[in-house]
Parts: sequence; C-alpha cells; structure tokens
Amino acid sequence: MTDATVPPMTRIQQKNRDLILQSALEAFSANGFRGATIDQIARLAGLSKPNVLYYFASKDDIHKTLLTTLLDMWLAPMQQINAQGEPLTEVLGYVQAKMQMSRDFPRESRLFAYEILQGAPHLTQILGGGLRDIVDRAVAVLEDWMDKGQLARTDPRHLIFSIWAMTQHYADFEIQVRAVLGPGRDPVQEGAAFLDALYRKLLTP
Amino acid sequence: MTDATVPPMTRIQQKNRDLILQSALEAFSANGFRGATIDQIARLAGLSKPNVLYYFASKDDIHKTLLTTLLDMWLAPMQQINAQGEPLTEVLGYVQAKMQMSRDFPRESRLFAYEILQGAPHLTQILGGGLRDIVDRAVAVLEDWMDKGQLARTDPRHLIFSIWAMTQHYADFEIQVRAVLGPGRDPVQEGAAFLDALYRKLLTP
DNA sequence: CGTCATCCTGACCATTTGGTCAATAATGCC
DNA sequence: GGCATTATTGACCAAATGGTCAGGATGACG
Repeated sequence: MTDATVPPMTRIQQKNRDLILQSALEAFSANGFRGATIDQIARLAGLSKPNVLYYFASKDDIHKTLLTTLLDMWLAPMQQINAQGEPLTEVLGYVQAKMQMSRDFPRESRLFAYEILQGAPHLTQILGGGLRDIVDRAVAVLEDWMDKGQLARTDPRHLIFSIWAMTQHYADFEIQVRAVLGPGRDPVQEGAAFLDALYRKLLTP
Repeated sequence: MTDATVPPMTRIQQKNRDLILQSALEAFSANGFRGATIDQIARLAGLSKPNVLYYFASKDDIHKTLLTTLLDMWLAPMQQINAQGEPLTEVLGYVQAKMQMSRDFPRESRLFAYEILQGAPHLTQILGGGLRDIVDRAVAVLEDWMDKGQLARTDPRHLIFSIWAMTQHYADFEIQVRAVLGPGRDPVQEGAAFLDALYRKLLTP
C-alpha cells in the first residue's frame, strides 16, 4: 500500500533546491516572509523566477520547507543534554552551545524569530507537539538533578526560557547590542562569559 | 527667522491621528511593516484609505511616527532607576517594571522587535545616540553600586541586555511560551517571580 | 544518434498595494 | 447666512509581486 518510492532527486535538483533554500534563508531572515520576494530569492540563487517555482510550488512552500528543515538543527542542542553527565556542566554546555549558534547561525535565529512574532503560522503544530515533548524531557532531567540536590532549585521551564531569550537576543537584536556596546567588541563572546557566570551562580546548589 | 508657528492641530486632527496610530500599532505589531497595509490600518480606524493618507504623508510616515512616539515610553523605566535608592530594590523594580510592560503593552514590544530584526532602519540614529546615553547613565549608576559593594559585580551592560532579553521574550515569543507551558497558566506572572529570584541571587553581594 | 524526461525561460496575467487627485461634504468663524 | 478652511471620498494610476504556461534547451541513456 504505502511507499510511493518518493522521487529520484537528480543531482541538479539536489543542487538547485539547496541553492534556493540557502538564498531564501538569506532573504527571509533579512526581511521577513512578506518582505522577501521570489524575485529576490531567485536573484540571490542566480536563477530565474520561474525556475525557482519549478523547484518549489510556491513562496510559502519554500518558507515551510526551510522552517521544518532547520527546526531539528535548532533544537538539537537541548536534546544533547546528557542525563548521566555532571549537571552544572551539562547546563552550562547547553548555554554555550546555544550561544555558539547565535554566532554561527544568526540567520536561522532570525528566521525563527520572525515566525514566532508572526504567530507561528507554520509551526503551531510543532510548538504544541514535538517542541513541548522535547522540553518536557529536558525538564524531567533538570528536576531530577534538583531533587538530588545537584542543582539549585528553580522553575526548569522558565530556566529554559531564560536561556532561549538571552542566547537569541544576541543574534536577533545584534544591531541594538552593537549600538549599545560600541564598536570593536565581540558581543557574543562577552555574552557567553556573562551567561556562564550568571548560570553558574544561579544553579550551583 | 525661525518659528513656523508649527500647526494649530484641530480636535479632529488630534482624534484621527491618534486613531490611526492606534490602528497602525495593531497592524504593524501583528504583521510587521511590510505585512501591514494602509487599507488594513484604515479599516481598523474606520476611515478610508485616502483619509489616512490625508493625516500622514505615507505608510512610512505612520511607522516612523509610531516608533518615535513610543520609544520614550519604552525607555522610561530605565531612566527611573534612582541612584539614591536601595540598589537591589532599584534593579528588581526595573525588572518588574519591564515585565509589567510585557504584559500591558505586548504590541509595543513586538513593534520594536520587528524594527530591530529588520535592522532598525528608522532607529539607527536613536540606537547609537539617545539609547546609548541612557544606557551609559544606568551603567554608571550600576558600577557605582558595585564599587561600593552594594551589588555583586557583573558586566552592567550585559546585565541590562539580559533584562531586556528576558522581559521581551515573554511578550514577543508569547506563543512559544504558552505552547511550552500549556494552558491555564500565567506566563508573565510566573516569569516575574522567576526573574526576581534570579536577579536577587545574581546581584546580592 | 535518437528519444524521452528533466530543466529552463520569456512573455504574460491577475491581484495587491502605496499613493494621487479632483470634487464634494463638514466645520469653524465672522 | 456666507465664506474660507478643513475633512473626506470615489475613481484612478503605476509599480510590485505571486504565479502560470507554452515552448525551447539540455541533459541522460540505450
């Protein structure tokens, strides 16, 4: 019954779809969904507009594909928290990993920020489903550590919110951060040091 | 030479300009600048599109007016930090004030979030100018308190970033927060309690 | 080399949207 | 009431934009 043998996916397809998604990431993250145009994406990819629409059914399709493709990568660090590891190390490692992503993938960060601001039209299912499960798992681990006295007690969910908020801030509001800090500084590096100290102090039992 | 006696500004003008700005806040904060249309703003205001453009020169003009009008209100809490007050109380009060704004003015919060994400095309001057000065003043106060040993030492600027990040998170990413917390909870109230504990622990000498 | 599927494009279309304008209606004021 | 100023609108425009399509170019492959 099942198995439609999906598609062959030629080398050209692979290459061009990747190219388009890359360009779309650039465009969407800079201007938001409405602000980006297919023309712009096509130009960035070095393709014609109809050609872009040959690989994707619509602008919306590109956007949705991009979001779902990148979501896994975005949530990966939290899933890598090791319940058998040293609690403080694990949490601080997670913070640093998220911070690293702010530096390395600011466009992805902005893409998600726009989506959530918009009301998450494409992610509502995932928000209430997969994301919640992933968070719940991490929360269980954190609570276990707190029960054992290996971590100072706090609300684990708001702890996670705080980590998300701060790490995203350095990516999404980079302009503001730079404006306040002035030139010649490395916001993310400084931020990483600050957050390490902050969470160390907060979570040390 | 100077003094063009500006404008009289009739009662109708006052009322309609206010109406339009209110409607524009609704539209821009929900859909971003590009996503909102003059038609939509006009409909929300119960006016015709040309009538909206009678009061404002362009869509851009509405947006800029809105941003600059609301910026003062947005930055007010930080300017109310009292250098003569009890340090911890002052900082925690600032956090609570910002949190209160997340609850009471989420649209304003999103408006600024969109603007910064976009690269702050309308606020660049203010970011590098007024904002920086305001922050510097607060930083001076914080550093003074730290020097006197009344506040634990941290980077004051990143401390401020963290407050901004967290308080804005509850407004701008409300959907995500609600999805993770589940129904029947009050994110902002819980967040306020969490942040109070966090900063108390971080800043108590 | 032939042929079949994949790939690509110019031209085109409908809709949306920011903005204009001349004409009309209210309003304020003497 | 009469007149000047202010408000308001329907009709209209040009540009931008998402998307279509028929036909041509370019591969893959026996």
